[in-house]
Parts: sequence; C-alpha cells; structure tokens
Amino acid sequence: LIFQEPCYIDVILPLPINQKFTYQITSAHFSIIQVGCRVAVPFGRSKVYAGIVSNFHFIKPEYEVKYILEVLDETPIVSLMHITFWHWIADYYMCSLGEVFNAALPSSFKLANETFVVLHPEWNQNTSSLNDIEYLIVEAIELQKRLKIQEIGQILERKSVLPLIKMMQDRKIIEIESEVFERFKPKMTKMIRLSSELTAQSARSLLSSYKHSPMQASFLDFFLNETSSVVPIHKFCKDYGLKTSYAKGLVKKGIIQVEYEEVHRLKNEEAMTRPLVNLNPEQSKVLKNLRASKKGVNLLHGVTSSGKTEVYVHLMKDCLDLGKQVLLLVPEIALTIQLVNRLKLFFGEQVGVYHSRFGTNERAELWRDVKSNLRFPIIVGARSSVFLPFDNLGLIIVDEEHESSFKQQDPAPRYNARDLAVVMGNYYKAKVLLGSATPSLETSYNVIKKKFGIHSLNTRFGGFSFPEMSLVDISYEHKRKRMNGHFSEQLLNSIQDTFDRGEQVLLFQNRRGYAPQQECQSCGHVSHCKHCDVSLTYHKKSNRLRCHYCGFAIPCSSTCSSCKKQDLLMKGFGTEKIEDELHQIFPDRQIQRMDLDTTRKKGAYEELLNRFEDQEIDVLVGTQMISKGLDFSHVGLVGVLNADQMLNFPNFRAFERAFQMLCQVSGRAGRKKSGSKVLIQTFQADHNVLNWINNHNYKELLASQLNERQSFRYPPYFRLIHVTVRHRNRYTTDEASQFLASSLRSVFEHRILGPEYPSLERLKGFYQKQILIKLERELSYSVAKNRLSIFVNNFKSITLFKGVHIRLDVDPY
DNA sequence: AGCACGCCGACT
DNA sequence: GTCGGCGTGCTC
Repeated sequence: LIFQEPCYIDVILPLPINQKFTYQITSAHFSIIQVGCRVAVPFGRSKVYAGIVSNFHFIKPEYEVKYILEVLDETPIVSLMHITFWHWIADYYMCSLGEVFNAALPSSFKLANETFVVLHPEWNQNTSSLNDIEYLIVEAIELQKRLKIQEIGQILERKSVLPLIKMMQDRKIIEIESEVFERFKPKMTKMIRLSSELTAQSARSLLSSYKHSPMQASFLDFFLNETSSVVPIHKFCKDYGLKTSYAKGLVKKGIIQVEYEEVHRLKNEEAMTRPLVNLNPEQSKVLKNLRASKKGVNLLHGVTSSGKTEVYVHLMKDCLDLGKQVLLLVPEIALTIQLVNRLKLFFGEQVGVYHSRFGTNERAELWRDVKSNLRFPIIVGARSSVFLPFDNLGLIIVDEEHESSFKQQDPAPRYNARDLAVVMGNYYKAKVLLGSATPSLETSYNVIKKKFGIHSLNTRFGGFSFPEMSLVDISYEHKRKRMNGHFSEQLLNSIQDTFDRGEQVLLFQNRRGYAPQQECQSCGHVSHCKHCDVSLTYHKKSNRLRCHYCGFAIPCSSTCSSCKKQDLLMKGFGTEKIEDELHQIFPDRQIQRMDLDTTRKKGAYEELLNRFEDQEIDVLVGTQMISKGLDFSHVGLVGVLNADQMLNFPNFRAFERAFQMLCQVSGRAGRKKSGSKVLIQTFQADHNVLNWINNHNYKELLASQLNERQSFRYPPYFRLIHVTVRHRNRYTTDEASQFLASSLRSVFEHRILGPEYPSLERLKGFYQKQILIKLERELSYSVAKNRLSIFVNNFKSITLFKGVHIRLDVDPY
C-alpha cells in the first residue's frame, strides 16, 4: 500500500452503533499506523476516543472528515485475525463491532475523556504568534503543566474546542499527552545500590570520613550484607526496622545511589515446579486417545473427582513443548483458586490468570504479555479471556463446559465463551477440549452427531467410592411432624453422625438471604421492589429488605407497611435462615455461610475456604458457590435442603440444570475417602431427575431431555433468539411488542412465540416483554438473523415507538 | 451510548 | 422573566 493524498482509515469506536467511522490521516501517520493500532480521535464536539484502526482506503466520503489526533500504539494491539474474529462475533450475536471492542479490551486501553493537553516540546515560546484565545490556553498550561480537554472548554467558556486543539497541535504549540492514553503505567519500585565506583571497603571508609553517624553506618552494614547488590529500599528498611531517611544521608554522601526498576504486578512467587503426576490406566488411555484424536473438538466426560485436571495438565504440557499457548477457560475465576494453585505446582511462573475482578492495570499488563507471548504461555481465565490477543494458541480447554456463566447476559455482546472457544479453535487451528461431569445437551448432541469426539473417565481418582445418596421425602416428614425447621430427622441425624466421625458438612441451599418474602398475615401485603416486580428478600444480618435484581433496599420494620399490624410472616428460606436454624440446633459447632453476601469483600472467599479446609468450620452453608470445583478433603456429608426450587424453575433447562447442579454438589463429598453421604430433601421424591442423580444416570437424563427438547422445539434441535422489548411505560411496551411480534410473524410465521411477560415483568424500572424465535437447525441462521435485524431496524425508525429498547439475545440461556 | 439542542412547565 | 425537565437526533 502506497500513500496518496487524501488517505483515510476506518476506525472501530466503542459505541453500540453498527458503523465504523472514517478519519483522515497524514503521510506521517500513514508511515506508523498499522491495522490493529489504537488511534485517538475527536468525536462529536468535545470527546476524544481511543479506537482501533480497521482498514485504510482512499475514497473521499461525502461528509466532512476529521483528522486523527494521535497514534497510540507503535505495534498493533490486536491482529488482523482478531478483528476478523470480532466481526464474526458481532455478526453472530447481533451486536455492534464497538460492543465487541468494548468487551474485548481492558478498560485501560479504552479511555476517552480524561485526556490531557500539554505544551509541545518543540514549541519556541514565541507568544507573539498567538491570538488571544491561544495565548489564554498556553498560559493556563504553563501554569498547571497540563489541562484536560474539558478544562479548556471551561476556560474558553465554549464547548467546541477540538478544532482549535487540532490547529494548535499542527502548529506544534501543544500536544495530546499520549502517555495518559496508555493509562497502563508500569509499576516502579525504588531500589538502592552502591555507587558505581565504590567497593564495600571504600564505601565504609568514605562514610567514616564524614561526621560520625552510627545509624547510617549500621544501615550500610546491613546493606552490604545483602546477597543482592540492588535492593528494594522499602522492603529492606521494613525487614531491618530502619528508616528510609538513613538512606537519604548515604545518597547525599554519594555512597549509595537510587534507581527505579519495573516490577510486575502479576507476580508468581513459587517458581518450584513438580514433575507431572502419573496417571491411572483409565486416564492414560484417555490421554492417548485425545492425543491421537483427529477431531478438532473433543469432550472429556469424567465423573466428579475422576481426575480430569491431570489429563488437562498432560495436554497442556504437550502444547507448551510445541512452544504454543494454552487457554483454560473456567466458569468463575474466584471459584478456582484451588485449580490455579494446582497448575502452578506443575507449571510455576508460566500460569497467568485473567479475570474481570482484576485491576485494570493488571489486565493491561497480562494483555501485553500475551500479545507478545512473553510470559504466561498458560492462561487460566473466565469467559472474557477468549478476547486475549493470543498469537500462537495451540489448545483451548473449557472446564465445566455446561456452566451457564460462560454465557454473558448483559451487556452485549451476549456471547457464550464455550461456543467462541470452538470458533477460535478453527481460527487458530488449535485443539479444543470440553470437560464436564454433566455435559450440556448441546455438547452431547454434537457428540451424537459426530461433530465432537468423546472420551470418558468413569472411576473416581484414587479409587474412592461414590458417596451414598438418598432422597428424603419432606412432604411425608412434614405430615409426620418430624421436621425441625427446614431439617428432616434424617438430615439432622446424618449431620450428627458426620460430626461424630470428625468430618465436615456442606449444606446447599441455592438462595441467599433469610426469607425471600415477608407476608403480612392479616392483609396479605408483601413488600415489593420499587423498580422490579419481585418481592424483597429479608436479610436478617443487615435487617433490611433487599431486591436481588437491582440492589434496592429498605430498612425492615416489624409492622406491615400497608395495614400497620404486627403480623408479618417469613415465607420461603435462604442460606441466612438455614445458618440461623443450625446455630440453634448445634450451638457449639462452627457454622459459616458462603454466598454472594459473605464473599463480596476481597479475600473473604479465600479466607472462608482456607478455614474450612483447616477444619475450623464444621458446617458450611452455601449457594451454588460451594458446588463449583472445590476440593475438600474432610467433607463427610453433603445435604441439599430443597431440591424442588431447582426442579420447578420456569425454564426449559430447569431439569438439565438441576441435574448438573446436584451432581456437582454431591461430588464435593468423599473426595479423599470413602463412606461419605449425600442427602437430598425434596417434596417430589419420585421425580425422575432426582432418581437419575441418585444413580449417576446421565444417559437417562440425556435421552429423556433430548426427547423433550425435540418435541417442544428447543435446543439443541432448534435455535433460539430472545427478543426483549423494554420501555418505562407498560402500555407502550405492550403495544410495541405486539406490533413487532406480528410483523415478525409475516416472515417467521409459527416460529414466533409471544410476546409474553418474562418471569420478571418489570426490571429496574422498565417493563419488559419477550418474543421468542425458534428456528429449525436446517434453516440458515445467518439468513434468519439478517431478516430479523431488518425488522428490528424498521421497528426502531417508527416514531410511535421511539425510546423503546430492543435487546437481542442469540442462543439464550 | 453520550451529549447537545430544543421546546414546554414551576419557580425566584 | 428564567431554570431545568427529558424527548430527539447525531456522531466520521
């Protein structure tokens, strides 16, 4: 490509609009810009965005084109292949490229408004060439060193400042501080070392030539005793109880000198690595088959605790030996510290972790490292790590493949990282391995259709037997008046037995809070959220009624807010209530709760886990948080307080999910010894799904569910697109959804269902209605989506429905 | 998505 | 008379 005037670039901006924006560039820009670099561009009257260069061209558009302000990267931050991948995602999940860009980049690469303007280093200080306005700006910058773009607007009392800035920038009076765009700053540590011309001997004699200073002398002694010649000053002073001021004196005398060194925020303390563990015969066979597999995607179906991780580890090693990168996708990173620690045992410093809870600088650092394939050939990450700029990816493992947290709900792109992993496998020509004890129906279907290969592990690692499972019919127990709160006699006895054996108990109740409803016995009033149509959940600890959807909370009172009588009854129960009841039954036992409310604080989660593993806690009561990937040695009993909540969930995946979740929790029992128990309390003791869990019968579940999905037209036989229509006004929501549904029917016919109220009629102040599109697998998905987006775009141009929000969810969960 | 512009009501 | 509500339209 040869430069010619005028030259344009198309830029992807982080906006939910389906279009790229064209900017003009100079020949100087042209020589340094590459596709995939970030550029700072003016946008609107007063905004500056960092966007990604998507392509070059020479076609002059009919509108007026702005010049870019700055090139922010010397080398591309994403490759051409990534941009292609982004296009694929935007296309498939029906969102804008900007939304994908937003999801993909760590926020420190994005930044828009906090842009600083500084004086240009080449500016000759010749104020006579400036007009009044320019003089005003230069003076202000000289005074404050740098100014935000908005501040310039304030000084000049006008909004449109970008053209002026651009002009002054061209005249080399000012420049945009590009370093600030690079919001990522390497972390530096202050180090001290002996002045270059000195030896230990000469340093001591130099100090003694000054006035006697015993503290500085002992400082120097400690320092000279250090094994390393360059020492981090703060750590050093802390270790020996010295003051940093002693160092200052030594610096002044020219004995030691200060320097700065970049430290990695993402440190890996433990460099010691162990050799890989030997596999049992079953694992070895699976590994051999996986290595030989011709399939791009394979499923590893291994019962809980069968040692899937060991197989992963061997495959990872293979991949590293080829000099390629590995991505291990896990459901929720916070819940996999144990897994990461295990990997570090084998791979040490090579393991990097990527997760949205990490600070933005850490994420940017990891991004850089992955891009240049510097450190961390192994990345363990949550769903967003599919966007990391791998350049030589050889293997993608999706652990707990069936987990719904791989699917992003909001905001767009509503992608499923598991499905993207399969797509990425194609792009990178990398192998994909999906692991699960209870594979999703979609994956099993792909296995049946021979799209994916399958490999099974059927025995528990270490030869421990499966826990003994039993169902407790609590409707019967209730009739017999043998319930103590929410506990059946059997459950309480088993808990006591477990204590007697010196083991621990896990209790599973997939609902947090104390009681999900507080009903007035005299007028029937239930407190509801102001913004959502849900009852408020009572939280005893904070004594508040809280909405679990939007966070709205009101203080709790003992009188009914409607009729003022003191006749309130708690309905239903959550983890907090269970913890409470248990405290009363076993007052001398350590009982702890683990849910969103107790683990919100940073580190609280790890602390709870450690205390449980160290057996400081006898009973852990938790939500699904306790079911995922945790490996406890001393759990003798897993109790499920109410399995019905999950079975009765109004979703076509309810049975599949209940099965997966209950298998997973029960898998927490007896991981390091035999003879443990699982007890499931239910009102539907004869329910098929529960009995299948009881017998570890995945096959039956799969057969029955596939059958049902086919007859009721659900995935994997049909594809779904969820259209949600939202508006503040109920009437408009009704009208708009009705209109959209009937117009869609003209093309999609019987494939359109609804509009219907979702389980939450109003959420965060918005009324919502849902339209479901069911498409046969044989139909072209892309054609259908194209038609759908035409309808949606037409709908958006109807003035009557201005302000109506349309949310598209492709392959919803 | 923001954010500016614009056209109507309740206030000093 | 003005301040400010959020409806509408644009952003290269």
